[in-house]
Amino acid sequence: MHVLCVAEKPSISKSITQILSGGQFSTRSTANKFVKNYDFEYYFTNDYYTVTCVSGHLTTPDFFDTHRKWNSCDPFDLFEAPVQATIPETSKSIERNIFNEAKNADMLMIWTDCDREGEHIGSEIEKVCKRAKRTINVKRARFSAIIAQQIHNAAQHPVNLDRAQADAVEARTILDLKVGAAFTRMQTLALQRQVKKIEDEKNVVSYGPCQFPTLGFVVARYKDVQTFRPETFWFIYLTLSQPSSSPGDARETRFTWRRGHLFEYDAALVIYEMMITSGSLARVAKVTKKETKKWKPLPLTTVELQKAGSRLLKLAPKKILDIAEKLYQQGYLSYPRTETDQFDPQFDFASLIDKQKDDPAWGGFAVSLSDGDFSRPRNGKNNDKAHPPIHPTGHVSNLIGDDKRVYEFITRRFLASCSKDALGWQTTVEIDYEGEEFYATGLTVLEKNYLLVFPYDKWVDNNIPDFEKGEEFQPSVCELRDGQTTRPNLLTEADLVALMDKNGIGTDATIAQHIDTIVTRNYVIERYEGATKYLLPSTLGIGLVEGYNQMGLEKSLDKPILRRETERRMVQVCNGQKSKQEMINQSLEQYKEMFMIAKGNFDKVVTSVRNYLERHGDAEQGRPGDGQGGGGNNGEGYHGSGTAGRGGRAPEGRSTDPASRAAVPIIDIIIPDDSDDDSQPPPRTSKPPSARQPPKRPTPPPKLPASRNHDSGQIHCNCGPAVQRTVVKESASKGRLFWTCPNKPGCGFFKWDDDVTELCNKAIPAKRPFSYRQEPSANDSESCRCRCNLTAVRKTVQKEGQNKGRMFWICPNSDAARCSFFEWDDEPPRAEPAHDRPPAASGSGGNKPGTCFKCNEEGHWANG
DNA sequence: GCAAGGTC
Repeated sequence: MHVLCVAEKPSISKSITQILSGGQFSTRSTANKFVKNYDFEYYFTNDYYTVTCVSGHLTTPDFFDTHRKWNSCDPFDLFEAPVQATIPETSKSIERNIFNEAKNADMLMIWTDCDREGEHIGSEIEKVCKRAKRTINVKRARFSAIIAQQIHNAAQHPVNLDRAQADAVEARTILDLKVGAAFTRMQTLALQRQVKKIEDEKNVVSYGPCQFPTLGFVVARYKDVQTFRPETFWFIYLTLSQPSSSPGDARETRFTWRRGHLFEYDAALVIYEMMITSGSLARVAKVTKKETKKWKPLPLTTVELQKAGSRLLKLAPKKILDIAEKLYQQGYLSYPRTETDQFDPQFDFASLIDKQKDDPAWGGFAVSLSDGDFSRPRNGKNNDKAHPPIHPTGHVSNLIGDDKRVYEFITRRFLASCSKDALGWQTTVEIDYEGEEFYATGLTVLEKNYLLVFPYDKWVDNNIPDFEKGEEFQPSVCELRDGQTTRPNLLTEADLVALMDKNGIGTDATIAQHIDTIVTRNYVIERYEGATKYLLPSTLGIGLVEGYNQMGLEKSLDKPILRRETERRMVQVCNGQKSKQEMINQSLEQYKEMFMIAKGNFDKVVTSVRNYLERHGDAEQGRPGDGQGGGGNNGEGYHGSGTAGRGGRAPEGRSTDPASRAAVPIIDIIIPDDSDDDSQPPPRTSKPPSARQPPKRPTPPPKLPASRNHDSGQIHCNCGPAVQRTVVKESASKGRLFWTCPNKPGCGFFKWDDDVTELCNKAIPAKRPFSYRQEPSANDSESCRCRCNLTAVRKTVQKEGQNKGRMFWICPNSDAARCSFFEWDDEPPRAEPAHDRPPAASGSGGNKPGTCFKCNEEGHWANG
């Protein structure tokens, strides 16, 4: 029998050929320079194999000529316009190749990635091959890693294509095209007609279900920055100065107040006065000394490369990916699009480390790893079963510029991940002063280990003197000091990548593209403050988002919820709960309704955009010298250490935008400005008040709703009101505020302050409380449904363990009748892999309970 | 002149 195998990409076709052929194969080139056809005899079945590939999707949906031209129809007609899958010119050679190969084959075996898109690509391949040979037998090989045992198993036990998954993707592609085209044409044509600065027909004002929420994140943060009003807080500053070894020098230990700081002056003053009037001494309550570690970095995924690279190398995520792609093509890096942060057990570290031995900068470190310092990289939680984490595959020394920096980062990260965690010695001294707790933490770095090769991480000594339990002393300084909350930062690209990732906007391969899109569309401007790049919405970007928000649409176009509903409907199609056509119809109805409202109220967008473009249009030119653009918080954040108050005021002069896009008139920007902030209390003195003298109380700021008190309520733990504290430990979170239980031992409550703020602002969902699911409602056709097609119920993990307190959705039936449906509340809904799905799952939705369909690494769920 | 998703 002649079997034609078609993989999703060239690298996979080559790998499976090497495994199945045992290295004995012949190669034919094709009209596409990346695609090769490999021929061999498969020893185990005595079949003749040809292995080739496509390069991702073969087709892209498009309108017919009747609707393709912008002025050919009313944009609304696009929702009902017929759409056909077309093969773009660039894919024609690939199509011809599999068409010709299929003519001679008895069986088509599809080897695409095992995900929804892979299933859809499989169906595209099937169509071409069936045109070539109607009777060809179509099968699908299922594999999750390129390792010999799995590949042989897949070849010998092929299954059928999963039509439901392919249908879900097809529905999504059609919807994306229709919705994107309809909204883009409508808003572009209307704005070109009515706003002078946009009248040039080259100005496309695009709408896309991913790009708009991406813009929404940038605008929401900008608004947070703009509406921020600082609040004054009070804290007790306590130090002890001791003679040091060098004469005339004093060694100062700063103790942090366990309460962090208080926003009520009276309360702080009462506590402070009690302390200073008692005349008693501070007593050392506890000294803890323990070994501590700074963990080496995880193996590198695409999203992590973009986040870390943008933060550390100050390069745009798209640029980083482009460079990594180029270095991959040149053979210096592994495949740069991967979700995997764990190396295979058989991964050959030694030879890769060897290749770095001659590098003048990190060669010595590579040698030391080979000489015994090697330690297997940590395992992350992600594995796309297709590609290893990003790592250098060869050494190169002649790179320059950004290419060099990206290669260096990836290589150092790889070597660091193969090294040992850094080791330190941490001392914590807790003192009691009139019933108030203070503490100081010291760190001595014992072994730098991975830090030697990874300068991007900082971990430095912070020595404090020796203290003994029970020791008493008179503090050198004990003052009531004030500080002010500082405004949040504008988004960095790294923040945005993380937000998109968390909200399921785009995929690892497309996130960077979406960010690039909103920049090239002039919705967002990249703005540097120092070396850090912040994302600032343009007047056009804000105008659009605000205009749409004024329409009172139930589901705003600039929020992730619509995309999430599309995602949920796709899952329902995959589960057989919905047909492709039902999904398309439901989504189209929803978008058509929104379109009519948007069109009917478009004057709001026009007015808003016009206002921003014309009223603020010259803002930057009109107000030079305000360098507040980045909104850079200098890292002191809320700590209020008594030095200059608001963080991040850049040196005088305008920040320059190296992206020369700033020349385009419609992208003027409004710089977050606090000059008209009349509610702000007087600036606090830069000099601390003298010791033991309470500062003169500044004018209290007006009460602002939901600013600090988070929805006018205190944050509560299980025991009552929680307290706010600051991370003092040397770590990535140093200086960050959090809320915790005030009792010792308490209930263990913990929440980051910025998560709480985000949750309250509803602009950026926080990690855990954020739900991807809809609560059941009267009209709950979109609610989370289990496999019995019942509305799922949300429960909370009670069992002790890392998931305790986490919420999940399951079938509402009682134990015996409960089906195997399970989804985490804080993770996007996902289609169940076909191989794990019980046969009854397809069809009308009926499903016998008791089949465990999901391998769950946490082991939290096993039904039946 | 529209989208988002693959991949080179």
